[in-house]
Amino acid sequence: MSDKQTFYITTPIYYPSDNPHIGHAYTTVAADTMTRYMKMRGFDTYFLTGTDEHGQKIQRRAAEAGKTPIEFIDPIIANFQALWKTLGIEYDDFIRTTEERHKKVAQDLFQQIYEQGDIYKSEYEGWYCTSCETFFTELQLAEGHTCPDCGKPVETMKEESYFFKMSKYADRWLQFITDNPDFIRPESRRNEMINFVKQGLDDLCVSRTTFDWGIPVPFDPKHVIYVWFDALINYISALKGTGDGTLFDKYWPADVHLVGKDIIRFHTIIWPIMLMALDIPLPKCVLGHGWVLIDSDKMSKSKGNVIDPNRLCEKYGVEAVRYFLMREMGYGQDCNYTEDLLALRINNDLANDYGNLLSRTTGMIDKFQQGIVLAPGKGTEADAELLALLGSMPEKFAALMDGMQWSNALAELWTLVNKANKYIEDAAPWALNKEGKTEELATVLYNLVEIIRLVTIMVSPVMPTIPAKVWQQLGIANQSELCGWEALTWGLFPANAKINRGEPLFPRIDLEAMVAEEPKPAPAPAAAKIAALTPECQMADFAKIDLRVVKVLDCHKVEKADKLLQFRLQLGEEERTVVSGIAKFYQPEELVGKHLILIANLQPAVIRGIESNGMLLSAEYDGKLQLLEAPDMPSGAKIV
RNA sequence: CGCGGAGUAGAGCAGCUGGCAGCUCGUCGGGCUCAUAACCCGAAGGUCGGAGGUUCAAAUCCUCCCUCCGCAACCA
Repeated sequence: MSDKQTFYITTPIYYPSDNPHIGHAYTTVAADTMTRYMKMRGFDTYFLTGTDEHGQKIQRRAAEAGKTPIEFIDPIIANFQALWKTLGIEYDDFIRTTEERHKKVAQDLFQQIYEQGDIYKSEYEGWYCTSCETFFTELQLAEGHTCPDCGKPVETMKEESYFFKMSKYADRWLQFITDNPDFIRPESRRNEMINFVKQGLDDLCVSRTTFDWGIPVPFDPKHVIYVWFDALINYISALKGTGDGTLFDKYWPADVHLVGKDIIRFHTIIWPIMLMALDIPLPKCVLGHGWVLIDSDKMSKSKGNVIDPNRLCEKYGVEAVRYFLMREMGYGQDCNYTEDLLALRINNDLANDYGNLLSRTTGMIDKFQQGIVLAPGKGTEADAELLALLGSMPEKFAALMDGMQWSNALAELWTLVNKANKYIEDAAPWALNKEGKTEELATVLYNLVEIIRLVTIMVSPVMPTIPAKVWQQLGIANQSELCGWEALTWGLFPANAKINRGEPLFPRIDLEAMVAEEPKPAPAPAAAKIAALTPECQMADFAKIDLRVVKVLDCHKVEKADKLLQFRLQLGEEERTVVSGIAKFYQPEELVGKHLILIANLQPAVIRGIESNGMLLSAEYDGKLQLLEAPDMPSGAKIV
């Protein structure tokens, strides 16, 4: 048994309803980089990723494709795994929630919480979006009974369900967050979550009966476990359900759950409370990172701007793609992707600065010293200054990496690369050579080799295949004692080593040629923008709805609500108050006097404390909205 | 006055435990010749969102305001 300190890191388990994109790639590369770094620092690491395979959405997608869920997802999961291989991801385990080892643990834990009374049976009625796997109250729905998040139609559902007593743990959660200020990172997310919980937690509905693609509730098999409840358990089931279960004792609690900002709530509220209920120690940190935006826009299938990482790796190389992702994404922030930005990073940072540093250094050693790295002399003041920076770099770099500030760590490291390039200019080895100052020349070239060696060690977690190429060129291949974290000291490079100058590490990209061949992302098909048709209904159904022309007597914004307008309407002799969520589209004053169409016999609803008697008709398309008018008909006229 | 984050050179960002306003890219001029048309130096370009205040000194601390973003609320 090793007595090394352990480091357990996870990515979310990805939902295989579609193929992996660059956002998945970012999270997974980050986890891989962190794992390699911690391993280099001497930790006993464990890196888990996988797929979350249950839920109504996958069941439905599979049915549409005429396949069973497993037939549907297997090829997609193969694509995930193939991409991780391409990207050089070295995970220790890949868990699928359809595996027996996961199901068993998930069921055991569900049972345990039930037996201690924190899961109870009740009834749930509400509107459900299958796409988002989320229930909404009637009031939460968007116009036309659509999902407020994704805009797709929702379905009504009434279920006998099991509920998890989240509310019971709210105070304990707040105490935990107070005691562990680094649990949720970055801090802005932490504040957000605290704020959310302080407004009160509802019990969570954790079972479904309306479909069966999930893990059965052990004591009531007509229910399946809610997918999120099921999915979060993977972080534990992958350890407990494997081999003799000792992995759990060794690696739990997790050191880092790496997640996108969209699923922070599940990981920082629901998951910790599940663990509290189970009396299992909580993970040490949940890091919510930003999104990879495509040309400053959110990536989505309907926008047709999804980036396939495979294509980028093929075109620019895996190492460059990894470097770009880790360098461009600031701590907790979104980053922007365009092909130009990627190419600029490659040309500037990798080709011009780092790759070219190796190239010019080996070039001079070849030309001035017949390919031999000679022992350094005593050195000048400029040398000392450079070596001071070199000496302080590992500590600075480590501090940033430990804090998972990968972009800043790389930026810091590159100050050394830039300093080295300037050092060459100042020292002018070609002049030293001409003047026959062989000792000074040997010192400069030796220092450069050492800088390259140390930078290469530090950059290896991000670009793991680069070091071997550099060691080959420097003539120290297979000398592992020179290539690890403990070798980050100036002066270890063996004098009189023979170098092997080779091909450029990172070829420059011809930006102009690139522009010419770049295919523009296909625009989304127009048909996709039209909302799905509601199922057929009877004439009798339509006849129940009484539509009338109404005149707007008065209209103003509802206070403390940015979407709401309050109307006073004339319907024949009668006056009505109606609230409508169209403040984003109309100024109140421009509507006064208009003749609009109202659903006049709709059951009243209270919105923001105002009773609304009816609903104004409007048409919606592509983010725009227009009220229907009947300018020449009097108030009270019936629509037939 | 719901909570939080942000507003700094043409673009993207750092600085924000108060002490001459910085980095990368881009633009312009120069240098070098070891190197991947690379590298190095210099210049132009900012009233650090606005207005007050504290201080010998404010991008940095305090107050108010404006704008953008996230979360919440809201969507008959």
